Amino acid sequence: MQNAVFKALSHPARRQILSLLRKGPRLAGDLAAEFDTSWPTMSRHLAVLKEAELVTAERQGNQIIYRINTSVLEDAATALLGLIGRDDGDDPLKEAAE
Amino acid sequence: MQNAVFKALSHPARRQILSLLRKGPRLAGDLAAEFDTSWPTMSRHLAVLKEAELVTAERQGNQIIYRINTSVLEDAATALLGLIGRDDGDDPLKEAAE
DNA sequence: ACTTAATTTAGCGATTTTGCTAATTAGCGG
DNA sequence: CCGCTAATTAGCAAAATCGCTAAATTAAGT
Repeated sequence: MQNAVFKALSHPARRQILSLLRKGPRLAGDLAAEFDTSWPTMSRHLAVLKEAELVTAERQGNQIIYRINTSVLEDAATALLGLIGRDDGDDPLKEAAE
Repeated sequence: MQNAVFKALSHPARRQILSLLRKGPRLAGDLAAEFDTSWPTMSRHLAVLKEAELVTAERQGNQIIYRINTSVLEDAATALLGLIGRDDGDDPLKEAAE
């Protein structure tokens, strides 16, 4: 769901998580260590990101590896760029084409 | 503030407003008419977008014209794309370059 | 000044989000 | 099975968000 993606992106901590994940996969614990927030809080941010499919989680024995899912991020970026392109369909206010 | 932008984008109605505005400027009233929500609700969404500088408002006599601000949108899209590029700085989990 | 149309601000209740601590699950080693 | 570490889930309180109705604002017309 597109909405879940933008909602996930709306929290700075989650964007920062993605920023860290951009450099490569990371263990949940390592991730948590980088932030001031408590572990459970971090865990929930990760859950939100996972729900939005912005990251994937893979259990590896004792620990869990998180990876960024670039394709979803690309889709979001594309959606934003799609909002930019002038369409000139029906425009009740347009005065003149420049 | 970057955060305000992503927060503004996190609500579907606001993204839809931007989508309408993409085709050209629009009066607040016309905008409100396109949605099911009440006028004041729409007005608040517009205020959030304005706060994030995703739109500009210009009073024109009795009414107010809203315009999309593409540069802020571009910055947001760029920020997302920046989250994608692999950086390969320090990566404690990387196994092998493929 | 009075009215009317367009829009925003105030204020409220309902829902969601956030971040915490405490408790629980999951896998590993002895 | 027990204890240990990694991580999540439960449960709670504080804060933010959402959408509404009612009231206020702003500009124009008479």
